[in-house]
Amino acid sequence: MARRNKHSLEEIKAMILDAAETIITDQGYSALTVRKIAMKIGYTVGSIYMIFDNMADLADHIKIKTIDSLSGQLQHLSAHSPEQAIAALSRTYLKFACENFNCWRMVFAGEAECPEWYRQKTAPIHSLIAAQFAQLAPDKSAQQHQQAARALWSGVHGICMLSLSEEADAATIDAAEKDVVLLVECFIGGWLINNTAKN
Amino acid sequence: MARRNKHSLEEIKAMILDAAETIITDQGYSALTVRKIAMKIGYTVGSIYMIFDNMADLADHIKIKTIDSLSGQLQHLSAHSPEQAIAALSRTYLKFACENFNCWRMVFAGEAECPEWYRQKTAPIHSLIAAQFAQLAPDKSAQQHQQAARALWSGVHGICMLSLSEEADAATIDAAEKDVVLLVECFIGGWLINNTAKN
DNA sequence: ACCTGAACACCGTTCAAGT
DNA sequence: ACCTGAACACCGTTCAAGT
Repeated sequence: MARRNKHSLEEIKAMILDAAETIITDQGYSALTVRKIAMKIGYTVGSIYMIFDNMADLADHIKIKTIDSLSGQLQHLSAHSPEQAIAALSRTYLKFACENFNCWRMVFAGEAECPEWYRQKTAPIHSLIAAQFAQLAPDKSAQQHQQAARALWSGVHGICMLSLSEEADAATIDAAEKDVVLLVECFIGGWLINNTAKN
Repeated sequence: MARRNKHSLEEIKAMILDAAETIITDQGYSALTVRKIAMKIGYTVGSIYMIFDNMADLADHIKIKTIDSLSGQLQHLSAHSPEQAIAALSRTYLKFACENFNCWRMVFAGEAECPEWYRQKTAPIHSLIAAQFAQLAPDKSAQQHQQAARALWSGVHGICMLSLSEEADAATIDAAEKDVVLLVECFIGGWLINNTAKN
């Protein structure tokens, strides 16, 4: 048997990633197995290893796709003020986390030390926030802008993670959004009057 | 074979939990297996199922132990002001996360909807923070105190999670602590002057 | 060159059988 | 009553063999 050649390797790669995304979305990332993917795309397990080194490699590709999609949604926001821009970015992050819950969670799951691509993919997002802090307080140093962005963005992430892990009903999401807005508003308000923070 | 009776069920339970904690601390929670535990305590796999329903049940017991230990550390802090109290609580949380990294991470790992005991165990911690916000602004409503506590504590959690996942060296921990302090200080500062936040 | 499918070493869980 | 260890159904990964 073997040698079917019905699809190019590129096509099979796309089929694998699509099937994997569907499984993750429907059943969670811990339900993702090579055999399920193989079944779904009509190939055998071995064929997945033509394309990906192993499951971790496959998972990384899904994660990258997820972050790219998130980045895309964050890039094209417009606002009338830095405050509103940061609020819009944060709300969009929460919205993305809701709508792509299992894929989004998967990015932060696992114990492996986050690899090089992770920093490369998340750096532009952090820059987006930092740029708004720079507009808010041009006199502060670039390091202060970056620290504020990192602290607040991590905070927003924490709210999304803890809130959405509890339940996924509308009330939970609504409460999460209010928490995000509160954190953002208060942090910015406090940051602008805070001169004691060193480096 | 069988029937050794060298240890009581209570003793075996403690041995299992100890062995599991060691494995998690040393190799991470995803390296935890029944067979490794059995090997470590000198029993066979089947005996673990005398004590625990399954691995998820065993994992829950580890998580509960971890949260209890964390709660204990947070209870006995003293400070001269609510601001300092919240800062101390946050710093202690980060410290605990560092020192018990793998066990702490395990509490938030997995896709299962967090069960009833989770809320029961974390509620006192949230109350601790909310009580400080009540002291900060007695005129605001209890709901506002709780929301502030939830938003800020989730934020602190997010910084701990994202920072410590990157690397575990001293520089990373130091940066994380600065981020935590910045988030706490700015949030409290902004929260005290913020009157626009509804419910 | 592409793909199979059997094999290997794991995993969690069960349960008849031994003392 | 306590505990074993073999069995079962999974898992990721490899690779000789087929076309």
